Parts: sequence; structure tokens; C-alpha cells
Amino acid sequence: MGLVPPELSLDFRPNVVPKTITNFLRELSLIGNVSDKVSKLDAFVKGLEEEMKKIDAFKRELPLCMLLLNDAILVLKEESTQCMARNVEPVLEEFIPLKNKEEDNHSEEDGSLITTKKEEDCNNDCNNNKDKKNWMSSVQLWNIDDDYCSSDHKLDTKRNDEDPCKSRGGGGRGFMPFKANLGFSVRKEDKQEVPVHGLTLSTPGIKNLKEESSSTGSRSSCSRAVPFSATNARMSFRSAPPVGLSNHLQQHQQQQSGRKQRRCWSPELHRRFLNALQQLGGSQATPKQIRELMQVDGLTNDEVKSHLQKYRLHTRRLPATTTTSTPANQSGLVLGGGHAWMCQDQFGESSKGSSSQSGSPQGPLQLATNTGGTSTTGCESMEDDEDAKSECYSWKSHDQKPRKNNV
DNA sequence: GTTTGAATAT
DNA sequence: AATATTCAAA
Repeated sequence: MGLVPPELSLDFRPNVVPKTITNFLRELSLIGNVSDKVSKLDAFVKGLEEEMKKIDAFKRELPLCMLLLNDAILVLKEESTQCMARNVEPVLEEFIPLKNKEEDNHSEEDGSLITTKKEEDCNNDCNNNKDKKNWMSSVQLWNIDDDYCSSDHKLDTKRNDEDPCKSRGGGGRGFMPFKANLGFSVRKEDKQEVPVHGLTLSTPGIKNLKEESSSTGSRSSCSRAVPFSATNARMSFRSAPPVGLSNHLQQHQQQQSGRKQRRCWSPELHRRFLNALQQLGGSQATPKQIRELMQVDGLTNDEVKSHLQKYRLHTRRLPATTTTSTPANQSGLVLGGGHAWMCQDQFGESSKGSSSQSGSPQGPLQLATNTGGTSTTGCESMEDDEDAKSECYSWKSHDQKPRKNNV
């Protein structure tokens, strides 16, 4: 560890500070020997190129820096060749714009040539080092963000709430409005990770946590070792790729927006919902019962309740024609209207009517994430089909208009 | 304190 | 339109 190149050293002593271009050029202009000049120029350019390599990874975040560096390199190189060719002194004027650009952030006294050591420090060293630190943090944010967004988008092109990606609006990739304490809270929330049997869950908020844990208690031994089917695995990979981080992000979003992430009722989810309803004898079942029957990890009472409310709204209207002969009715189910099971058009036989389905053992459905309604577990028919997978369940095909308020 | 259903908000 | 949240009642 004895010899550390100045650039890598953490030492901030002024003597390891690189020159500003201005100063460098000034020195250069004092050199009479052309070959000396050229070699100095080359060395400097080399340094710049090194720098360029370093920030290459961050070029997206620091386009301007890249540009400036690139510019500087080009100009210096040109200067070098010209120097060699003409055997004359470099023309300083050429660098003036460059200098201006480069130092645009720093109130650069026009008398930069008289810059004190300190200013040099600032121009180069501070800039470099401080920026490097910033780069690190910014690039981290970006990458996370990026992953999160891109993967998310792949999954769900429909989602439009609370989606930071969307809110970026037009072209500008804005930074997400992280709170200042991001780093810490992330860690804090780490501990709060939802106990969703091996899979990450996207929606659980604080409230959910509470709800889940309480309800989980009721199904007691429900640490039911969930069969981690290939489908499940795939799904979980597909839908929760950025792993913990996305989780954190989502939790952050949630925390910040104060609003839970929407649960998307995928057809599969809805199918389970209907199955549960069926087993419970119809829409008068309570949210809790339904949720328990549905066996969907991460699903909350509130969500079921909300869905149930919608369901009831859509099924309350009894078209006189169908009420009497529906299979549901035959089996004594009270499913609101005869419409309750019309969903078979979507789910095929699986949720059809009252018949034997009820007993069918459905594995617990694990939703790695619902952000995009990507849950497809167990429903072979829509495993990979673009059309079905990302859609949330839609009621519209079932009932025309929700009834008027009955306050 | 929990659950529910309805109303209301997003 | 679909889902979340709120609120009063059970």
C-alpha cells in the first residue's frame, strides 16, 4: 500500500491536485521546447482519458462531464498535433471557450490565471472528488430506478398510478423524489419485510402488515409450506426482479404517497375470489371468509372487501330473465344475480357455475407482485399470453351499469 | 378492538 | 372503471 497514485489517493494535499487546463496551458506556453510541450500535452491528455474511462460508467448521469472531457481531450490532442506540425506555440485562445464551459459551475474569475491554489483545488479536485461521490449515489439511484421501472413496465403496461416511471413525464428522466433520509429508512424497512413465505410482495403497507399478521394468526399453522412450483418461481422472478430494492422502492412510494399500491385483480385472482364465494354460498360471504378461502398470500381483507363491494354492485342488478335457471341458483347459491358466473367466458370451465369446482384444491396463490396484475399462477391457459396476463379483471362484460346508490 | 358495508376518494 | 380509504355500526 505504499505507493498510491495521486489520483487514487485520499490525500487532499494540494500538491497532488491536478492542474486546471488553464494552468496547464499557461505552463505549457512557457515551455520553449516543442517536444517537451508535446509530451506534456500527451501526458495531460492521457490523464484526461483516464478520467474519461472512470466516469464512463456514469456517462448517462454526467453527460455534460463526458462532453467536457471529450472536448478537452479533442482540443488538446489537436493542439498537440498542431504543435508538432507547426512547431509553433499553442494558441491559447482556442481553449478559452473550453475553459469557460468547464468551469461553468464555478464562479471563475476571469483572472483565472491568477487563481490561487485553493481555487485550483476547487476547480479540479473538489469537483472531481465531490462529484465522484455524487456519481456514486446518483448512479445507484438511477440503476435501481431503472431496473425497477423497466422490469415493471414489461410486466405491466397498464398500471398508471403511483408509478414513478410514468411521472417522469415526457422526455426528462427526473430523479425520483427521494426523501433525504432514504438510505436509512430503506434499511429500517428492511426489517419490516413482509413475511410472505419466500416471495416478495409488492403491496403490503404498514397497514397491510398489521392486517396480514393478524389474519395470518388466525390461520395459525399457515406457514403452510407453500409448494414453490416452477410456475411460481418463474413468476416470482418475472415479477419481482429487482428483488429487495424494488420492494423498498415500492414501500417508499407507498410511504410517500401515503397510499397503498393498487391491487390488481387479475383474472386468476378473481377466479379464486369467485371460487371462494361459491364455496361460501354466494356474495353474502364476508371479506374475511373469502380471503381465507382464497389462500392468496398478501391479499388483505380490505382488498377483498373492496372487490366484494364491486362484485355486489355488479351483480345486484337482477335481470329477470336469468335469475331462475342459473346453475348457481340450482345449487342454492345466492350470487347476487344470475350474472355471477358469467365470468366463465374468461376463465373457461374453471369457475363455471356451481358444479364440482368448489372442492378443487387450489394451491395457495402467491403473488410475487401484483403491481401489474401479473399473477398467473396456476392458470395454465394464461400463463404466458400477453393478452391475459397483465390485465386486471374487468367487470364490464358482466354487467352493464352499476345500480344507483342506495343510501 | 375487529369486522363489515356503504360512502367517498383517488 | 377499478381500487383504496374512511367511517359508522355491529
